[in-house]
Amino acid sequence: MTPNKENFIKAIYELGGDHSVISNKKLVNNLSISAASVTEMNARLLKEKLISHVPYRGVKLTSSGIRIAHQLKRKHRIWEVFLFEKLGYDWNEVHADADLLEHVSSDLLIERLNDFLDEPKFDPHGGVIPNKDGSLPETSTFPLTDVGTGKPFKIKEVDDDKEFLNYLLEKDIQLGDRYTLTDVEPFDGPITLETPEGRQITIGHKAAFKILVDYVTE
Amino acid sequence: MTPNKENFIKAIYELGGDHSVISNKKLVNNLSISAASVTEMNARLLKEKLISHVPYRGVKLTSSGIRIAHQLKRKHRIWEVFLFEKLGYDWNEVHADADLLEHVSSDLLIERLNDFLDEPKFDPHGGVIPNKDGSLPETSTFPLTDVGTGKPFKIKEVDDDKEFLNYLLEKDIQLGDRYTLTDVEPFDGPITLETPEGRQITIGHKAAFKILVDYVTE
DNA sequence: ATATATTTTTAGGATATCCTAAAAACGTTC
DNA sequence: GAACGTTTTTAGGATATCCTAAAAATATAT
Ligand SMILES: [Mn+2]
Ligand SMILES: [Mn+2]
Ligand SMILES: [Mn+2]
Ligand SMILES: [Mn+2]
Repeated sequence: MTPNKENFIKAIYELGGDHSVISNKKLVNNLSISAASVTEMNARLLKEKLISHVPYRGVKLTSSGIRIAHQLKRKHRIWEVFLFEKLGYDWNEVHADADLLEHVSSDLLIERLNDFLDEPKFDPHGGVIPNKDGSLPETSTFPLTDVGTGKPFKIKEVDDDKEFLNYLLEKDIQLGDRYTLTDVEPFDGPITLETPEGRQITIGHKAAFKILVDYVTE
Repeated sequence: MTPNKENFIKAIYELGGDHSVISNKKLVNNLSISAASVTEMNARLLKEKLISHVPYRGVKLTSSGIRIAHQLKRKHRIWEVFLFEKLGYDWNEVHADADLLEHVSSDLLIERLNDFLDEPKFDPHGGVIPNKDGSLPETSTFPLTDVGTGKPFKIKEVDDDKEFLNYLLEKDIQLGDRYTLTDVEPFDGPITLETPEGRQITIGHKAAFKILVDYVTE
């Protein structure tokens, strides 16, 4: 396994390759490499049985592939917690360094780090940290676009993208914030939230889809 | 710069390449790669002006090369402090992980880590941590083989080699220990130390050379 | 259904890193 | 200083990763 292959598997996973077939095109855009390089890497991962491949259609992770993706995500997210909590990184700064550290982290290192951080369950964006064995803890979040009007909900996880995180900072939307939905415009139109104090925030459909929430259960 | 090149420069440095010409043979042994690969890497580093090269003689670091070696050592040693102090690694466990982490450490990461660790001056083996600008703090240590009989001295630094560290553990020799020299056999023979409590320890000349000390000044 | 546009694959190269085996240079020993 | 042993370099390959350009397959639109 090389950093390259690991990043490729992670990209497939993040595009939904654990449950559906991902086109080369999507990987080309996501990884910013040539189409030829994607075809080539596909062949390599196929030989190692980490993906299945339907020619001219795309690739899907095998169970081994999914396990590797989860283990890599575990490393990535534990590092993010460390950078955020111990080294004082900002929300939107942690990703880049974690993306490098994840590939040079021995099992010993990750488990010691996990202990040192008191076994965190979520990364700084609310992403759940996979278990040591490569399984995923249960979560009950859903996209903000699926919220019903009236019921109060909490922000549980947001997309780990630097620009998007900056946008949320502008809008003053934070993990754990509590809102109710007051308006949804049709045809994937803007969504308006209201804080308990009555402040209103309007965001687009695409942005809302990058925010995962859960209903408040009291 | 790649991890490979960085390790090569570090190897040259550790063999004394900051002040003398290092033969290919030494690098072959140290890095466990073929002689052909050393010749090849020499050519690459020469082109980047990180080393000077005397054909059939060997290589020496330029000032740029030395600066890179020091900055890498800084990263390596700061990571070692972290692994040792915060993650509970043993003395002889820190090196392997630090050797990987050093190549994926942004300046931001290292400086934040340095702050988090309260700006340590030495790594867990007593190695001095180079300054941010690539310069070396002054130290006044010398090999145990050069100690005079009678004068008390302290263990300041030991060779960062797993087997050697295990040997020191067996002999119960630790950083900061205070001894006096009671016997030195001629022809690079064994050296005998005595603790303040009168316990005697005898070690060979080669091992003694891997231990740096300084006289106690009270 | 055919033309057009898009996507994927193949073909042919480039670079970094590694290797083994042979040739050349150097050092040592009598 | 010739012979032998050691070290370095050169020659020729291998693999991983990347690329561009052309060819093949698939999807879309009329
Ligand atoms: Mn991230
Ligand atoms: Mn990565
Ligand atoms: Mn070390
Ligand atoms: Mn290293």
